[in-house]
Amino acid sequence: MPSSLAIGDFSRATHLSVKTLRHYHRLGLLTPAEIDPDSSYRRYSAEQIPTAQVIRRFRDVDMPLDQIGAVLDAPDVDARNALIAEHLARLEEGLVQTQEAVASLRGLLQGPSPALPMEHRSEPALQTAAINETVSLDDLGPWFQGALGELAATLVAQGVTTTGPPGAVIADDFFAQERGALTIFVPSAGPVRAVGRVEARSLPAVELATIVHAGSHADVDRSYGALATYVSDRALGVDGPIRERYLVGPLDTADEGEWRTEIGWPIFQTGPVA
Amino acid sequence: MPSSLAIGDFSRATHLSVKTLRHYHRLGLLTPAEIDPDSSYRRYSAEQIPTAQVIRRFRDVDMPLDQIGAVLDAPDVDARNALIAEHLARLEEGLVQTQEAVASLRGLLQGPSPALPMEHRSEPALQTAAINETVSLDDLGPWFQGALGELAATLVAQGVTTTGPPGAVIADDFFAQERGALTIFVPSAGPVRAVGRVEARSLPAVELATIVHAGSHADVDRSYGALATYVSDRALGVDGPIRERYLVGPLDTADEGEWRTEIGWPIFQTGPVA
DNA sequence: TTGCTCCTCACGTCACGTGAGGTGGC
DNA sequence: TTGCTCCTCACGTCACGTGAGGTGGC
Repeated sequence: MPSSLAIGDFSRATHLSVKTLRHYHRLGLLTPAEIDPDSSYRRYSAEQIPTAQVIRRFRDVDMPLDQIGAVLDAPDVDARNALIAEHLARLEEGLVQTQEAVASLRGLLQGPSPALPMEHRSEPALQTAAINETVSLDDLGPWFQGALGELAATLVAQGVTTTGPPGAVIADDFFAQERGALTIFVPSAGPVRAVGRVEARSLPAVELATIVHAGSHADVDRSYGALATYVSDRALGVDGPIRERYLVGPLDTADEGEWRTEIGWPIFQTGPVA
Repeated sequence: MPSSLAIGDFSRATHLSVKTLRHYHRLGLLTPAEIDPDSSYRRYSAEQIPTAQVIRRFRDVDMPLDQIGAVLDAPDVDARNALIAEHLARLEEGLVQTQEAVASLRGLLQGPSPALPMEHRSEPALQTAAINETVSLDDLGPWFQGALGELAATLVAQGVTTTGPPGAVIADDFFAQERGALTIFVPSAGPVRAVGRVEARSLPAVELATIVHAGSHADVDRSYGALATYVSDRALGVDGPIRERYLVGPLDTADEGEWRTEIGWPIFQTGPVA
């Protein structure tokens, strides 16, 4: 006769609340060993305690319940460990982001950002090697690194000379809906052959108001705000995607403090045509 | 004429999604400078950009929206900084807990816990100095530290001799609902005068199955599970609150690895009466 | 004029918690 | 037998996101 515990005792044994245990039962994550057909009373076996502990530990590190289910149902140890390692990596990244956000918060509260020089620039039409995809803000970091790396590698492999720093064209949707079309490009002296995600793409000429953002991209919205204020105060804005150029970026140094990002906001043509 | 931005432009300026901006408007957290009475179109002023940036930074560190509202509405800088410091302290604690949880997870996945010795013990009736309150699991850490400190200080101040390590009586509700009555006590040679939250309290004699948990309380559910399995397998359990005794605890050392916590689960009287 | 931007409203998500109203088990 | 434990069901919370259906502005 296997020993069985009422839900209250199982709650004491596992430090999971009764409400939580019922919730896990509803979802099929932790089904009681037995259920009385008359009273619907749940009965858990003592052998279920370790499973409950594992679930609790994963919840402690904010793993979603469906992923916990996947871990519990993993066909073998390798698959299980892969899922766990993946989540721990995400956690790690979250910690880093929180630390950056705290630093950035201190910066923001310590006073206004130093005035950054605004410029107007006529960006000529560009021949580029580019990767274009629809991306969610959530996936931006890894996607950006991957796309930039793939571009650089492809250009080297094809022996194509670059004629400027890499950049991006960011559809308005990306800001408004946190998901939209992004183009990462590198200006190229000659045409590239399409390989992988890389293809040749020509970008139209635009008039831009620009600002150069110094440091981590976690802070980039401060420069966006300064630029938007400048453009708005002068009623210069026109429709069109934002452009960024990575004057100093992840391809140049791992020290984010060294990064220099030019942000370009489309404006009326105000200067004389060259 | 102050410059104003449509919601889409304000989204680009602040890197907040349009949905999010509408949400903040609904809540009154960030009300557009102007709203067209006909079309209900929102218009933001450039001066609202810094406020939006501050909100974004606080959300990046998971501050709840109502607290962000409180920060923005703080009457003076001191009040504002106090709210911020409070949240950063909570964040810090969350990071520590996550790290503990990761360590604990590794431990759990590395195999079964070493078998811990189970004992049966007749706990005699005790005269104690005690603090009794209803506490939520969320508040447990600080509450526990505070209650233990207050007890120790009161006993010293009154010159009352303690006759054993401190302990706790934990109502079943506390596990089932993550909120319930907790009594923190120290056995005392003589009676204490009620001061602050401290009062004299006598505890009834009980029969207990016990286990000694080594290390941080973050892991204590493993020992609870082992004890529950033991009690359940032998059908020994009776109603009654769990007891804990802090053989080595926060009053003795800050090194959580050194802590020793005895957990006592009420059982039938099985041994001869002394 | 087209199509893009913006609007509201209702409902969904995630991981539970709350509370009403009622019944079973020791 | 009392009162405690357990049950279901519906709704709430938090911070938005999704999607339908429709309108305004350049």
